[in-house]
Formats: sequence, structure tokens, C-alpha cells
Amino acid sequence: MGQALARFERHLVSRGLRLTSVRRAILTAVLERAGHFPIEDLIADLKRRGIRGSKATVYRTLPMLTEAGILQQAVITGDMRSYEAAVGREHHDHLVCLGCGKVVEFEFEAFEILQREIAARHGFRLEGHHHQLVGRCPECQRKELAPAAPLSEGGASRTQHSPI
Amino acid sequence: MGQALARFERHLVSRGLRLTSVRRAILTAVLERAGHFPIEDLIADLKRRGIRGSKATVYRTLPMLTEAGILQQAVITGDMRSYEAAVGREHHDHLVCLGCGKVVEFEFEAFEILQREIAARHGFRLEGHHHQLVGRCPECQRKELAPAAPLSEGGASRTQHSPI
DNA sequence: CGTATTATGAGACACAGTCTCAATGATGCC
DNA sequence: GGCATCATTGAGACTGTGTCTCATAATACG
Repeated sequence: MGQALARFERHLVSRGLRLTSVRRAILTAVLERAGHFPIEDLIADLKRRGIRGSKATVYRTLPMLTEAGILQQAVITGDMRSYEAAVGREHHDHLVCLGCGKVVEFEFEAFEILQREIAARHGFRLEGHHHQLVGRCPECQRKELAPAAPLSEGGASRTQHSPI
Repeated sequence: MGQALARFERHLVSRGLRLTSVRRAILTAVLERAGHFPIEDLIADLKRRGIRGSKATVYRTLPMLTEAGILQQAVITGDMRSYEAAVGREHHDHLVCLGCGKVVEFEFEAFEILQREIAARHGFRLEGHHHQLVGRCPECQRKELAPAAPLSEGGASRTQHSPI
């Protein structure tokens, strides 16, 4: 935490910006939400704590945190922007359940190596990646078999989540 | 093409929907845009050809094409929805340039295998994935060095594209 | 044909995210 | 401390993508 704060301040100062109390509050709130979080939730958090933090300010601050390397964007559903902490953790990717939305993180060194290889092959300098596997978690697979309308043709697939 | 159409019709009929002329026109337009395309462009295409095709209809039709397996969503930037053809092609992923937005496709069997492995490890049934590498293409790397304000601290990183 | 049902289009609407601008807060100099 | 300067903030207007509504049109089928 203190480390992240120092890092943030360094980043800000290096470009003539200021570490204000609002920004500090946002950083704190961000670090408390360990996992992935949609921006909207973060704003609600701030409101709840009596920090006024307007939408505009939060939207302005998060990219700074990203540039400072404290956050990283997590493109979970493709619907909404969403972030997660980037400091003090190994890089990881996501496995998302289409049924219930559960997100599991995984790390796999081999992917990183292959990715660098691919980028190099095309002359790109790799700066990041999004890697997300989508499927059905064990519970949702079980639920699929059990309940109502087991194989009534249309019914099941109409109500499914957007097939991404 | 005829194949895709047949497939689409089968899909529609199987759930009591109709293969109308507008839907056929959308399918045709879609298949002509070989690569990735934003929805907006597709609507413009239709307008240009005198097919009226309203925004609403296009937005309604594309998910059908996706369910029929003719299209797949390509989460290119995370900003806008975008699709690409899914039939008659090997599965592939994307390498995107942060500078100019160029998209390069790549295939790599090894990824697919590892992905299945990961999903299995967590008990998930894998149904798809998004995999996108972001970086700088060779041209943009060159441009970075050449022109104005070569190392003026703030300037360069302020104007960069969203750091994803 | 006539009826029932699905499809369509125009535009209203919802909503995430951006922008504006006046007011406020921080900084540094005296 | 007091003051000038410049970044920051918040409220709300605004933008643009995507959704919904509803009256009308097209299609299927007896």
C-alpha cells in the first residue's frame, strides 16, 4: 500500500501533477478491492465512505493509476471497463464462466513466452495482452443437466448469456 | 456463401424464425467484409447499397449470425463491439498495434492446446476465448524515434492512445 | 384470401464515459 | 502568513453505442 502510494506520487510528480487527498482516497479504495472491479462499484465505495469523488474524477484518476503501473485494465466481459490491481502480483489471465459470471485467475508462464515469440515474429514490440478463456464452470455444468426444460430445443439457448 | 446461408436458414427455422430479405442482405454484407468490422461500418455498407436496414435490425441480426456460428465477436479494442467471419477459417487470434490500430491475425496451435489444458484443470468446459496481444507495429516503432519532441518527458505519454 | 405471427424501421430511450467551466485546493514565492 | 498561479474538482451537459417500443409491413399457412 505505502509502496503503491509512493509509486503513484513519483509518477504524478514526474509530470507536474499533484497527489491530492481525493487521489489518495481513490488509490486506497482501489487497493481494497483486491480482485476485478467495475468502475461503477468503485464510485459507490467512495460515496459510501463519505468521500465525494465525482464520476469525472474517478474516470480521470484510473488511467493515471494504470500509467503508474498500479492498475491494469481487465477486459472481462467486453461490456464495461473494469480494472484490477497490478502491483505485487504475478501477471495472470482470466477464465470466465458464461453461466454465472464467476472469474478464475490463472498463471501460465508458457503463454507469456509464446506471446513474446509471436509478437517478435511480426516485428511488434509487445506491451501487453488480453487473454480470457470463456466456458462453463463445474457448478453451471451441473445445473445444466438438472433443472427444468432439459432439451426443449429453442428454450435453453434463447435465454443464454451473450455468446461472446 | 451459399453454405453460410443454408446454415443461417437452418438455424433460424429451427427456432421458428424467418429468413427474410433483409437478413439475407445483412448476411451478404457481412461476408463481403472479410476481416474485422465495427457494426457501424456494416450499417453504412447497407445504406450505400440502398438496403434500408435500420440500426435496430442490424443489431438484432448479428447475434443471430453469431449463434449460427457464422460470425464471432472480436473484442478488438474493448471500446466497440466488432465482429468477424467465423466460417471456413481456422481459428485465429489478434495482434493489435496501439499506435495505428492495425490488426494482424495469427494462429498458433500450441495456444489452443494449452487453453484446453487450463480449462480442464479448473473443471471448466471451454467454449471460446479472447486472446489479443497489444504492442507497437514496426512502422509505429520507427515513427516513435523519428519525429518531433523526441524525449520531452510528459509530451509523449500524454498523447498516447488509451494504455489498455 | 384472411388470419396469425414474426420482422422491420424510426425514433425515443438508457447509460457509460467525456467534456466544460466555475469554484476550490495546493504550491511556492515573498 | 499572504498572495499569485496553476492543477484539481464536481455538477451537469453532452456524446455515442446499443436497446426498446410500437405502429406498420412482410410472411406463413390454412
